[in-house]
Amino acid sequence: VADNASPYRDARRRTLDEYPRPSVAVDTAVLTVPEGAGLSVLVTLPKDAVRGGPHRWRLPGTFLHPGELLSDAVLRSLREKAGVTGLRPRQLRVFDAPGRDDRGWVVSVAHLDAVRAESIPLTEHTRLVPVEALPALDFDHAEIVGTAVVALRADYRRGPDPAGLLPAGPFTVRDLRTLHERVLDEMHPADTFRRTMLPALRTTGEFRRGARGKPAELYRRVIELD
Amino acid sequence: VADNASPYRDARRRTLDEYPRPSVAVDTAVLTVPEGAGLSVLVTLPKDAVRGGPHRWRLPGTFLHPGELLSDAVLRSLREKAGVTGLRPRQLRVFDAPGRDDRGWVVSVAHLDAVRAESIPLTEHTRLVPVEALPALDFDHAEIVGTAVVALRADYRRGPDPAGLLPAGPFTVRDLRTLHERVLDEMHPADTFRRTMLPALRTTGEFRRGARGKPAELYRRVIELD
DNA sequence: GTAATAGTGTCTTTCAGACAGTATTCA
DNA sequence: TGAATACTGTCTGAAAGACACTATTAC
Repeated sequence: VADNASPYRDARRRTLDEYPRPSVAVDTAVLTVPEGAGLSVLVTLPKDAVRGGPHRWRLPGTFLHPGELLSDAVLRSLREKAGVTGLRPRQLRVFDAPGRDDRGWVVSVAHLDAVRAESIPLTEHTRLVPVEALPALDFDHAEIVGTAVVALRADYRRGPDPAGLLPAGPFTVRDLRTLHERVLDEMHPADTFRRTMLPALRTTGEFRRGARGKPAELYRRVIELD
Repeated sequence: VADNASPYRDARRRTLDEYPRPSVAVDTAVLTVPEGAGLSVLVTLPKDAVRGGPHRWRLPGTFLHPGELLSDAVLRSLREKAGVTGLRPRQLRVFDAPGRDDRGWVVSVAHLDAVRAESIPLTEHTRLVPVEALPALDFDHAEIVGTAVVALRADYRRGPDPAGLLPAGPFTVRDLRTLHERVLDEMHPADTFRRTMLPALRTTGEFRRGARGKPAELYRRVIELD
């Protein structure tokens, strides 16, 4: 607009345009805990993959569009490439090694989110693979998965199910402990786990019946997610 | 090269070029603890600043060059804009708010490093300002400083002088405690501080003499920096 | 009843903070 | 000698792990 024009502004704009620019991508490690498996990550096969071609599995990602927030680009890529919605991506770090993408100069802002496996519609082009037995992934995506796993596990050491991987509604302490054991890939003593988690939980007065043994009380988080 | 040509590769390269690209900048919060002041950050005035113009103080930064690592761009910007060398920048996160830079579409990868104040040559275009009394900074640089301060303080809660802000050579526990108190902006009881830090320190058998009171033993880190 | 699961009492260890005491120097 | 600083002994309280114990259900 006219009244913004000034010698300072023009000098700065000319400088900015001189620089070559990289493509900026977002790639997201969507972590989950499927029935009967440990911590797993969502990988996709590009839609244009050709049988026998050089394509390998990779994390869902896309290029950042003009005026778009990184977190919005993540949501867009997950919706379009994997049909997953309702996430809240968290930024991990930028992967910038030269040559990390053989298509050209691409830096990738890696993201992390976790979601219940039921929210991920599996198709011919999507798979959930255990993080302890990753297949070969495109680019540096295996390194991104490693960074994401460390970050998610650090969260799960701090409090009860911070990513909301439990089903909606109240849950027993055993539900919570089993989930944490699967995310962290380590066992926790039941009594200590209960005592460390209880301050962050509130009772509901309801119980889960029908199983063997003494009915377990159902709890909710003191601080609800979202 | 010819033998890399394939239908897959060509299809992918064409796709990449379709995307508009943002400028990618790096901006670095260089933190230090000057004599007689608390935690401070290095800010610069652009070299082309005009007296009375719209320029304000900002963090040293630059645009990423083709083929360059982000950490190398950081080192380059610090060398050229502030004459500081020998740093090891750490990535914080990407700042990507639309409109954060009125020159155009610029995302910035914020970095952090800490260095002794003696390593920063102060000129007409550089200043050290306390982080608790920041002047108005350009762009979203005040937010970057806030993120950097939180990250550095988290490091200083974990172990003895992780950034190497003490002078080279051995140091007393009091030297170390005073530094931590200035970085964290909070007092620490001398006995508890000593007991928590000692496992990460090793004795030298030497003592600092000449001051009042009982001479203090000089220590080194168990794990040297670098 | 028995097996299974939920939940508690309590002991030990560890660690941080508090506080008082001892040790060694300078003035 | 006294003041200042370095360092240590020891108590308390909080938290985690271990382990045994009680409580309540299905079968």
